[in-house]
Amino acid sequence: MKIATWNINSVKARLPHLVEWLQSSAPDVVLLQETKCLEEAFPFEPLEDLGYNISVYGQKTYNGVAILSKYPLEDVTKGMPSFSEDPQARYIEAVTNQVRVASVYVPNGQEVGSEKFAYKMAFYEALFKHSQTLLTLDEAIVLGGDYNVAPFPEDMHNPTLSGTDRILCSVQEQNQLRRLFNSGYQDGLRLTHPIHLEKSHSLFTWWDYRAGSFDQNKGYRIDHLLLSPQAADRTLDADVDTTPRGWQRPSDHTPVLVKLS
DNA sequence: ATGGTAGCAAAGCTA
Repeated sequence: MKIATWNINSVKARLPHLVEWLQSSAPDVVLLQETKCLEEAFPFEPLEDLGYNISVYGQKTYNGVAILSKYPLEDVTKGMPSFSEDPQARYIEAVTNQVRVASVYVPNGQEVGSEKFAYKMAFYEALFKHSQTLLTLDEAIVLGGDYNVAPFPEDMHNPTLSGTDRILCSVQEQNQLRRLFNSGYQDGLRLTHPIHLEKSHSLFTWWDYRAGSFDQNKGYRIDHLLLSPQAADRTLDADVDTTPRGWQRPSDHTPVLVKLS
């Protein structure tokens, strides 16, 4: 069972890439972020034609998350129960083929100490609370998404930023994401790509559009797949697919995948 | 501190 997460930066602008990638990679489940449209504007048909069932939690212009699955989507939840006051569409959860999956779009935070940063921290507090409730279910769970945090120095092209006050790299943000890892969720990619085995091959998932970041591989690993123990036990493989980032008019993020037995 | 790019939507905001 192949499960992917991908921030596509507008499902309408990226529909050709999404279709191309679904056909070439044939994932069973895809967790999308930044769909950037209302549910009624979501391009259901071309994706359903490829055999996917779809659940969408959208809003106009910003954010928006969705789940595509070759299996039926059951028990769909839109918005985090622990953050019900959130007006932004950043979380959707469902059960599919007996795996509980969620598509998570953590706020960017803009700048450490800003109002948007406080919102990011509040989102992480709510996510931690909800993630702990989910652990008590003793299920295979995959929480995939754009976490907007590079958790360790190895996850940045410039590791001197780690633990500074730079957005995506700050101590506060790293502590929030590491807390999820330390509470029982495994970092899916690191199960098959432990840091001590990484050499020249980087596992970045996001490169800024500006200043030729991708060509120089000046990226960050900020998209993650968090696995419950029951999901981690079934992990056969995990990887980043950098191919779509090299296409014409790409998303600034690229897909991350896990394969479960 | 600024500017570099992209998407949405129609000027500026978000990233």
